[in-house]
Amino acid sequence: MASNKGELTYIEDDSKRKITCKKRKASLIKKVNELSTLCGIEACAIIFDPSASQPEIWPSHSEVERLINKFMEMPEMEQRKYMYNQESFLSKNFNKAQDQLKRLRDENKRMEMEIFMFQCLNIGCIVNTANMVDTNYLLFVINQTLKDIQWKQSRDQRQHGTVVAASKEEPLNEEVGSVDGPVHGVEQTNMGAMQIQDWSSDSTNDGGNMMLPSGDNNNLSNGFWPSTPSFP
Amino acid sequence: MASNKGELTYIEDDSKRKITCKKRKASLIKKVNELSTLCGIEACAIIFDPSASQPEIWPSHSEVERLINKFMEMPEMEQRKYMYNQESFLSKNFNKAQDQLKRLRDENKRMEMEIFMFQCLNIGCIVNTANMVDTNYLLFVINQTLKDIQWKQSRDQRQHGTVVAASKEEPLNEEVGSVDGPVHGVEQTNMGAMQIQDWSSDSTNDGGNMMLPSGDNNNLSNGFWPSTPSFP
DNA sequence: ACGACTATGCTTAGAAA
DNA sequence: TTTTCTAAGCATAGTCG
Repeated sequence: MASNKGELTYIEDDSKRKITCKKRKASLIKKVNELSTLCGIEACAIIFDPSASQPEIWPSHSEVERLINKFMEMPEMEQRKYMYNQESFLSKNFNKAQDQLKRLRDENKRMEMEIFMFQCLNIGCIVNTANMVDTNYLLFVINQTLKDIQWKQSRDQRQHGTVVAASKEEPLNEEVGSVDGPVHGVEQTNMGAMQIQDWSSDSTNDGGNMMLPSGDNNNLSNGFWPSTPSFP
Repeated sequence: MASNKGELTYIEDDSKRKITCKKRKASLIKKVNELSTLCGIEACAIIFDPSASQPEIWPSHSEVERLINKFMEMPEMEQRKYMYNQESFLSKNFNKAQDQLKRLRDENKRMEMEIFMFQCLNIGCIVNTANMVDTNYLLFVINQTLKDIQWKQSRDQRQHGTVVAASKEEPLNEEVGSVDGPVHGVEQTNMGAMQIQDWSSDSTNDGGNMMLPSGDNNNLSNGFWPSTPSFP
């Protein structure tokens, strides 16, 4: 009985196929889990079941996204390179376009991260960070933002001789998209201080902390946050 | 013996782990293949083996990319929604940011597609389109580009009373990034007419042709292509 | 490092509840 | 529909060349 007795073709019978599908999906994911833990391998799976509205993913949506990013950046259009003739008269334009695509991807990533941070502010803390998002990059963005705030603070001090701190009554700047929009200093959220949990025990980021700037402020539980981060 | 006798922990011994890894990776991919064929399911796997430079993927790089695109569009930040409190004072900004991220993603996709088209122009035809890229979207972009060309042609006709056709001696506009740069009409590539193969037999695009504009020109083997597509 | 072999037990198709 | 059970087949850790 077990497995498919030699045959390996599409199962026509609907209910049979559904049952088989369910069983096999479960055991497949189990296998992925085993491989991952036994061999210390990063792996993910995406399974599109037509009968299910959502695709089945493993181990989690965010981890899948993280691995997808890793995957997308790694082979850097491997299958395209062989199509691309270096001698082509299009090479110059093509290289430019590729560079621009890279910038677009980076921008995209940054934006995803900023939105994620927005939600953290909304909730008040980051939970289960290790599995939620590229933690190194998140910290990098956070540090960048903090530096930006510090710079703007000192600039305001130079200009007005005092730190401009927005009260929670001050209306938020609604122009999310403007890079050059005014930033009203720093606001302490009333929804709880921002915290990063389980950061030190995170060992999934194989790149070490190379992405972390040599900044002096890695303790981020100070609750400071820009009231209007700029989304260019 | 078989499998791990109860234990499910990281295998410390290097050679043992490597062997186990190799065997399990193979059978895992076999399982994915079985699930895919038996149940007619779209599935892909990405396995990052630290000892291998390239990640192991199934069934192919391009198919993985296709499913990734499908995945990225489908759940539309599902795990984020539950974190997001509609009543939040950030809701307005947050919605804007989300919209902008969506636009950024679309833009990203369009750019990937345009680069893909560039390569098609370079090679002269699209091979194996069904598995290379979101064919519906590709056709959509192609049609958009064609319409743009037609509009610019008629504009030039209105302005100069004649169609400006670039000869292949005319130097290409190197400013890829400019949206407003001059477009020198239409050029028939000397590298072979653009062709789409196996389009009619493609049944993997479950969305039907809803993305296709009701354009009147779906026959795209006319060899026309913009000499300078604009990459904004 | 790699392939072949093997005993063990995990997986699974089908049936029955 | 889902759960449970079971026989048969597969996967696989370990071993040997």
